[in-house]
Amino acid sequence: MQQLPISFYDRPTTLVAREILGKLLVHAHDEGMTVGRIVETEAYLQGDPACHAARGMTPRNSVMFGPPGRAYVYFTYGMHYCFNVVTEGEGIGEAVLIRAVEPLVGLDLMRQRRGRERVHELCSGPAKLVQAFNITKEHNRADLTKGGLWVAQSFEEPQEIITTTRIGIKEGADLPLRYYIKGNKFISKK
DNA sequence: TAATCGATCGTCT
DNA sequence: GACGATCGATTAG
Repeated sequence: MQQLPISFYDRPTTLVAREILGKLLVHAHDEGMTVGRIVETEAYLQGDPACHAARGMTPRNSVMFGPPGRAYVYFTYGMHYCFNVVTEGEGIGEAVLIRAVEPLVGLDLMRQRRGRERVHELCSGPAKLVQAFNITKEHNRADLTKGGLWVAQSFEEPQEIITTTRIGIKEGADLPLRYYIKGNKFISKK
């Protein structure tokens, strides 16, 4: 389970959002390892009103303008965190939100952290998977090619990818920037 | 199954 | 001072 290189992330955001589907999200932690297959993503682009970076750089979104292959972890709704991977070259301000993961390794650890038993309730949403994987604000700006949190190649590529509109946003809601693996049972919402 | 709503606080205007 | 790239419980149909 080797880390994908920076060159994987340093490409157009919509391409990364699609190609990261099927790959493995890995977190090596003192409590144990958690692994999941990425099954749902969303792209957030330059000039996209729903993108946190759309109105210029601020202390919160500055990671998005930095080098690709870093984690962008933000806090929202007063209680939840979400995890993105930064894409493109520096200064662009784009990222891919990881929205859902199919749990593969460390299920009991995920259950413990989530306080839920059912596998389908462990990682079927951006804030849920962050909790299940114990991703915290300390991971913001983390290099996904170096630390304990990374994305790895998988042996099985997704056979078909569905493209549709994003979830939970008001502006830019009509843009087809959400991607998921067709038929997968672990996505956040049909 | 779908729609509604409360929780809760960092960030930006 | 307003508002979320959400979740889960509750209510309605």
